[in-house]
Amino acid sequence: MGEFADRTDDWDLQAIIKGRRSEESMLSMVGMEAEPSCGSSFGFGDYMQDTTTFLNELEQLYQPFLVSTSLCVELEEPPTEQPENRRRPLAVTANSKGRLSRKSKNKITVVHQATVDGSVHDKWRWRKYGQKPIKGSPYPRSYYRCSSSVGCQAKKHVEQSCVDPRTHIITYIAEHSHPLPTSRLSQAAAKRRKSPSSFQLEPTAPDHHELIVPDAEDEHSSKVGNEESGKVQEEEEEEEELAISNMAWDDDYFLGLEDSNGLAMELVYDPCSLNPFQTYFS
DNA sequence: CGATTTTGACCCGCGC
DNA sequence: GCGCGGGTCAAAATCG
Repeated sequence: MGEFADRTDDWDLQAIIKGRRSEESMLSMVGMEAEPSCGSSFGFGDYMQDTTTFLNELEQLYQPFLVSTSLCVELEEPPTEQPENRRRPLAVTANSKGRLSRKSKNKITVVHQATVDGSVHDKWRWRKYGQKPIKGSPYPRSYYRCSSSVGCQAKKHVEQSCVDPRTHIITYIAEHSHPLPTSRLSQAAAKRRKSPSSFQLEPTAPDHHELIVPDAEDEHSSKVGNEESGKVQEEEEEEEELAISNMAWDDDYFLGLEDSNGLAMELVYDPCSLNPFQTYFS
């Protein structure tokens, strides 16, 4: 199967937790109005308090999984041998026109939500090949394809959420037909790119632990100046990337989450683009 | 100079 | 059949 599970690089679930919804979007997601016209025993304040508590609990609960979690997966052609009692990944539905695609079959779509501040990254090299304004959304959608390998079918679409402009909806389509580029290559590619000025997403990621785990980042910083440790770290990073790139994309991953925590996933849609942008566990 | 981004044109599926 | 809108192409521009 694919290799997307590793590509999430922590930031997606963290984005769920840390890029918490604005009150309006939270309300819209549960079909509530900002100011209920009639008195309710369970008001907005109660809801927000419950939600905050819930997210805090969720953050703690899923801390161990922040390394590799995906929000949503669509198997356009579901696995043929899937036990009936297995929960399949929730599908990404099409837009309002039911037109998620002209996509060919046997492709995987993975949707992420990511924060703007440097978290819109992954370790693949992407080349932008188009940008289109999307009806109903004030923000354009950017189209990227993998430039790491000729013939690689992997693509991704990046779109800023109109509900929460701090976040981006990233849709991965198809899987890479090659291993993950090494850190040095990625960094070289990243150096070649211009720095983002306006709304420009940087497709190449720094090492994921620098993005996500503050402790790991501190540890990494403390090694600066220690050449030997640096080399060891670099080798470890490359080994880790290789291991990650070899991980199989398997809904057993989600099954594992369910098994260990008894939680299921739920999909929420961006009201502007109708793209799924948030997954909750309930 | 090669890789990448930008951007207008074109293609194609879908709804009416 | 036509128009709309998302997705892709490709030439020009830009960047390091």
